[in-house]
Amino acid sequence: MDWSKRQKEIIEAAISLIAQNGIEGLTTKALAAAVGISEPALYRHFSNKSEIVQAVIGCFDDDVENLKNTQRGWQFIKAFFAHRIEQVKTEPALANMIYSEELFIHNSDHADLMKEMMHKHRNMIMENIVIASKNGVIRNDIAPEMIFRMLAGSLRLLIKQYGMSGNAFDLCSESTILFDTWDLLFKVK
Amino acid sequence: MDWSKRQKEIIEAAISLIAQNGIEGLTTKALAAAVGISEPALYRHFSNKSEIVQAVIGCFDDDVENLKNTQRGWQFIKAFFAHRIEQVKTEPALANMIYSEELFIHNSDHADLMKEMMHKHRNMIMENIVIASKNGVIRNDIAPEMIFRMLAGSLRLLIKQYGMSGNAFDLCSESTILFDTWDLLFKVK
Amino acid sequence: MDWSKRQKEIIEAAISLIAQNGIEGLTTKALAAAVGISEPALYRHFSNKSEIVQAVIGCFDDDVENLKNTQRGWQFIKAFFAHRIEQVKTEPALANMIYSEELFIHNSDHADLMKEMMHKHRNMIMENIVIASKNGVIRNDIAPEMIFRMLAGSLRLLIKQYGMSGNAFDLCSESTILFDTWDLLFKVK
Amino acid sequence: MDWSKRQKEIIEAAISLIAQNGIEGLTTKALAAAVGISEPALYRHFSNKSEIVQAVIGCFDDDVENLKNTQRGWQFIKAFFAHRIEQVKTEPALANMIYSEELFIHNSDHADLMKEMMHKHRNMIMENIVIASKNGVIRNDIAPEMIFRMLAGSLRLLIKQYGMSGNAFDLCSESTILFDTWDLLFKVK
DNA sequence: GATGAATGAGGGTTCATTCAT
DNA sequence: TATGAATGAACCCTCATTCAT
Repeated sequence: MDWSKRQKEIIEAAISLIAQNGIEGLTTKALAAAVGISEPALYRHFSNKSEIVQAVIGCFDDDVENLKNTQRGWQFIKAFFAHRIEQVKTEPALANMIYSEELFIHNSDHADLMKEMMHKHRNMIMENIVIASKNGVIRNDIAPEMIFRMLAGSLRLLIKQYGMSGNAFDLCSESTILFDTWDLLFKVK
Repeated sequence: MDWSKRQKEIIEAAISLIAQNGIEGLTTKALAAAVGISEPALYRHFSNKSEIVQAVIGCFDDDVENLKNTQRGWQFIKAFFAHRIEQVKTEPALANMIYSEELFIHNSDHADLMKEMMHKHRNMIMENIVIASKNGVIRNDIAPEMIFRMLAGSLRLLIKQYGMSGNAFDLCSESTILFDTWDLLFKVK
Repeated sequence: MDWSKRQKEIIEAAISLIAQNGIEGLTTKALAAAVGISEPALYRHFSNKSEIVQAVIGCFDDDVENLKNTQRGWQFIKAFFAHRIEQVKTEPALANMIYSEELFIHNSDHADLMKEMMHKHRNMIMENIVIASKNGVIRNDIAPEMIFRMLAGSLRLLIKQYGMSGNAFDLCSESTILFDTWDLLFKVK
Repeated sequence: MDWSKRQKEIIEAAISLIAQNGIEGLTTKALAAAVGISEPALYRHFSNKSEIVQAVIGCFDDDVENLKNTQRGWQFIKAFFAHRIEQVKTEPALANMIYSEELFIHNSDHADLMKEMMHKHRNMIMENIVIASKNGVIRNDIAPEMIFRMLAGSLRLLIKQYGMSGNAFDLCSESTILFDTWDLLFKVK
């Protein structure tokens, strides 16, 4: 999606508000105030609030296509998750929502978009787990689905801890250790 | 906490509503309708909505003390997580909120309660990881924190998938496989 | 329909507001102020504004059933229109809306109700024109549809003039003269 | 009034919008969209919305002066109403507003204009009823005011029925029959 | 001429909560 | 114990209009 400058401002402000106060904190009033414009002005740039939320959700998908085209197997997996860490470091507010499907899932306008994206990402990772397994890079005595849950689950929890701690620890070093742990557990020596 | 019959009804209805419609779906109107009483009647049983939400959060802590007193080490860990699975199977609505801290964390009345409980549970598990490690039951070449993230993270994701899929798969068998995977990865042969 | 006391108050206030300021004048704010309650209080008595408007429309149908059961032919027709005059005299605000289908017809929620009622009344009158014609009470050399248009049209215009003049003339005597004119034109001597 | 090409476009679009959606449907947004220009552009051609509405009202007066100069008595009356039928046939949207004073009467900017025009037309017709009566063309045992109500009322109702039916019948033939009925009822043989 | 961006005022509606009964 | 009625605050959104470009 190509967003105008104002639209980007609005999306960023929306992410901030959701991160700070949850989806309930994303009111048009608060959003307008955060951007520094009036409420009606928001409607020049998005036709309704739902569109704004969907733009926010769309952010989680940024740049994933690039990764897909440049990496395969175990490397892709590490790169994919490293990209998540990168996103959170760049925009710490994301830590509080990037894996918080509940925030969006109860609105049918957003649920499908969210689920679709989750499935897409899961499939991308699963495919590359199978590739890495077939190539002998990682062990093949564990079902790909389970490996997926161990990898994605641990990264999700790390990011959630980072968010809930108020970004109180060094996400970079912790993620490096986590990735090393993955190598230790899954890579064939 | 000892809740009256009506209070229990209200708490259960609240869990149902949150599970179905998110925290935004928990309105006094909807709650009163779900219980089959009038809105003001809710205030006979709880002094405000916040108290109801806190009672809901308290549910996640049920029975944990029992476990603590009867199991240690790797066994405790398996039992702890097996209990979570049991809870979700008994009350599937929980799957949509048990690991959804975002739903509550943005309200300062609830955040502390939620964080306190998360820390308590994390500490219990970490202690037992250390014990299992020292006893030679599980490998000791991985930091306990990382093991915690792998275990808790993968279980969280499993339960979230179960909730988001609309309880579409057999949680029991999937969790059994997950636990076996944990054994395979962490237990010393 | 059985309306509560408050509901009746609201309906009357709504009629007043529409009569004075048109359908655009019927805002929840103005209505609440007119009744002397807050805006949300309106929603205890009607589930939305549309329901209020429909209740207003329903007023035009009041007592028509009674007439139907007690009169036939030319007598029914005179009684029907006399009843209209009576309604307007009792509630002069009605003069500004009773024949103002445009006020309601553009909202699909109301249009069907309005059209249905118009058809019902038209059919009742047409039936009785046919009866009066067959009984030899009124002339039979004019199509009933045309007689209907002359009668209903002239009465409508009289009431509209009464409303637009600010109730400036004696509706009673004017309507008596109109009815006499009808007798003169249509009755068989 | 002499309107520019763009102004005429705007007036026509306004009539269309009012006919379709009532006076509430005439918003600057909808109007601009219908004309295919931006909202601010409207203000190049009219200084505000009220001016547009007044231009619309002015349309109902078109060509009446011509009639006045070429016809007298019963002929004028028939010609006047035939002209109304002609207008509606040419621009069916008019059927939904030409006799819908309520749409405009509640705005003091427009009410006077509307009332003035109604009186002017009423006086023109009344004068010619008197003429026709004095000339012995129509009966003189009915007050001119009443004849006016019968004539204008029935024509108004015919046009309203035409509009409300969605232009579902042949207005031409129905109006011919109505005019014949008038002859039958009022003309001296 | 025309427009993109903006706005104060106001629209209908829902919220958690209170109070008299 | 329970409820019908009420409310201030806030919700999302649209209105006619302005102004710099």
